[in-house]
Order: sequence, then structure tokens, then C-alpha cells
Amino acid sequence: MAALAGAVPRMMRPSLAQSYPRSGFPLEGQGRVNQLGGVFINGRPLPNHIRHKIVEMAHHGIRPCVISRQLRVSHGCVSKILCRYQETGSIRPGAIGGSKPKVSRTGQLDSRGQCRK
DNA sequence: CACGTTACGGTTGAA
DNA sequence: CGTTCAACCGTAACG
Repeated sequence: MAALAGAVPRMMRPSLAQSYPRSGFPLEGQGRVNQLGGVFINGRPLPNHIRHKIVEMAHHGIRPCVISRQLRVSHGCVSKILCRYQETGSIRPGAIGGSKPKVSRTGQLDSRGQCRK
């Protein structure tokens, strides 16, 4: 599914998209720039296409250091995403949010429900 | 110079 | 309906 991992963009919510205060693009207001000159959002996963590019380049035989420079992402992130990709075989991030499952609290299993949308 | 891991700040989302 | 809390996010820094 790696090749088909790209299909879940956080499209603007109908209610939010309708709530356009003014300006052309109220969204993406947290656009930050890292030392590499790349735009990312603090506390939010990278765009789907960026992740796909990282895996694609890595599969091509390009060094992680080159990928990080070419895509403008921190090498730490590249390493993390590549590691996860090899583990799970998927490009998508883990399950963010979601409170602690009561069942796990009892002290049996610690596997969090990886419910991907 | 290249790579892995940790530290930090921030957001998300169910309970 | 609003708050809480743990987990993951990615960058920045360390080794």
C-alpha cells in the first residue's frame, strides 16, 4: 500500500472552509521555515507528497543526507520516516490524538488502536 | 561528513 | 458541551 498511501489530504472542513474570515487563505497560518529553508507546520505531519518523495528517493538509492537537503526536511525526520516505512510499510504517520484507551490502562496489552481514517 | 537518537515545543483527538 | 491527557508530529541540537 505504499504506492497508494497518498489519498487522505486534510481537505478543508466544510464548516471551516465556509468560515473564511477574509484573505485568500486563512489556513496554513502556521507556516514556519526551518534552517533548510523548507516550510513545515509545527506539531503537524508533513504533507503526503513530501513523505512519498522521501521514500521514493530512498528507494532509488539516494543518501538520506541528500534527500533531506533536496526536500528541505531535517535529517532526523527523514530517518524517522524511513524507519517507520520499513517497519510498517506505510508512509502515513502514527495515530495522533486519541485519549488513552481504558482497556490498556488495566495492565494487559499496550497496543493502541491504530485506527487510520 | 553522515547517521541515529534525544530534547523541545506544539497539535490532535478520544475519553 | 468543554476539559483533560497521552501520543505523535517535526525541527533543532547532541554525540
